[in-house]
Amino acid sequence: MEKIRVRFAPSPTGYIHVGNARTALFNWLFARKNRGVFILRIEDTDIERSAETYEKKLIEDLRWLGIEWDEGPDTGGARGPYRQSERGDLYQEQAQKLMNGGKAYYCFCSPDELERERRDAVASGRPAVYSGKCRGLAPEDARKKVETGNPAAVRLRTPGRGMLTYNDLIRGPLSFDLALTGDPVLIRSNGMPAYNFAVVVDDTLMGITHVIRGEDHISNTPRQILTYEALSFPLPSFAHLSMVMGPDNTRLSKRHGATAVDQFRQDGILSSALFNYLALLGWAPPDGEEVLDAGRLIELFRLEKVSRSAAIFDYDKLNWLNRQHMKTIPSKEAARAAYPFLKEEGLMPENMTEERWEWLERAVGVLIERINRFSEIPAEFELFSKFSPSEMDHADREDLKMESSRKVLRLFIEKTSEDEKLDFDRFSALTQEIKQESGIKGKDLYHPLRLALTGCSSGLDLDKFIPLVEEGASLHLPKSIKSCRQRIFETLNNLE
RNA sequence: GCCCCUGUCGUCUAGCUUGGUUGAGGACACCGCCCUUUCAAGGCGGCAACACGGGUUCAAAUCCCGUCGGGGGCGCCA
Repeated sequence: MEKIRVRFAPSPTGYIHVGNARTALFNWLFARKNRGVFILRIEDTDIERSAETYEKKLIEDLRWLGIEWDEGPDTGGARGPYRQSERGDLYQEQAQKLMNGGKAYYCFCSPDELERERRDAVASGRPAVYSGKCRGLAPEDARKKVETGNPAAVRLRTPGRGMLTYNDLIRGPLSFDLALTGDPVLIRSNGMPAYNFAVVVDDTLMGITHVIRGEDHISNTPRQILTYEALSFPLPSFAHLSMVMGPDNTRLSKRHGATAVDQFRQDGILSSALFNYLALLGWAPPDGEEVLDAGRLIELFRLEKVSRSAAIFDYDKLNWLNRQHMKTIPSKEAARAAYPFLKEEGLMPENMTEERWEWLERAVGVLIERINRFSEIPAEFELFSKFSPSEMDHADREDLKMESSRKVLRLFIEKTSEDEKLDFDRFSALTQEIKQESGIKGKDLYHPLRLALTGCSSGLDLDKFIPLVEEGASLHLPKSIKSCRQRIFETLNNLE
């Protein structure tokens, strides 16, 4: 059987949007699933909107997401070049072929003129289709006109009537009335190929067997099929993915919040989670398991099972998936992922010793189950780094002012010394002693301790909190962590 | 305006091809309970949908027609 070849062909006009990333992902999954080839092609024929920095960014974001291509602008390959801007000759050559065969013709209509025709058509209720005004021009006359410097586009001569049907891998048979498909521009008057022509030439020359792209290309497809036929190129299979929408059911855009892959990265979303989420947007595995890594996704993926209707991007579910993925990553990796966010906030130092890493690893390990994404870690980290009894909640403060509370805290101070480092066993022993001596137990015993230690009535389990604080205190972090004894001491003083 | 795609819980979806196994299943979110002397996590449970109207049929979420809703396209943008 012929080897499957698919491509992702973005135009480098900005940062990569999750909708496009999803298209890339489905292509990639399909390629890997079928042991085929995945190609990255840059569609930069619109000179005004393309920029080199965008291409670099695009490549970086795609790689971060975990999508690797077998052939592309930076990796090379046998069917290159992989930038449309470097393939000009190829388009000219194919266009010339069509001109020679009388299947294409020069069009001298100005954009203004065409725009006027279009408006008139819509106003009078007719379909907005190119009139075919220039298709009757004698080729010799047209050539002369071009040679004397008249700007001309090249258009494909289409039948203008009849029906065209093709079978979409996701949607089944799709039919179009060719009377509504005007003669498309192949080469623009500035010499650059038009999108609809460039894709056909590129996809054929690159040996693409399956064109998997967004639903917004459905109505381009008949035009492209006509072009394939005019060129006597074999037809690939087509599959059109539905769109990704925002919560208000309009096309996902900036005003919906984060939409660029890079924004999710900066927010501390794991690439494996975004990858997983995107795959689940419009596709579901057979047995309903949802937390999946790339390998499992490849195993289960089936293009025919992709949903036909548009899907709304659900930030809640992404967060949930991110939590699931955070749980599975090794603690070293979690610490590494959290570190930049903490450093940014001045909570971790530039230079990290072995000891600090080891501590961070444990700290992140307990904080990670309280957050959705790594950008939230500095706020949780305040449990350690921030301690100001004076800012305590009023009700909590009243609780501490009770005589029994004070007694607990005073006993704690009496029984510990400045230079002693507590571990949890020692802490437990201490609380037992306090209990014996004071007769205070249960909530009356633990609640004041928690308040005095954390400044807050809720938070980490004390058995996790205490050793981390005690060891963190000797780490000399930019924002120093206070020891348990110091915390209780300060709380007591602040009560007066 | 014209053409095309699409319509199952608030959201992502399973089921639809091959009508009865569906009192329509799962997941996120939400609510409740349990666990926990806190919070979160976790466990258990609950709320919640076949857009509407006609057919066909003994039987329709599943097949047909129409209406309505949503989306896309009609570019010398991609």
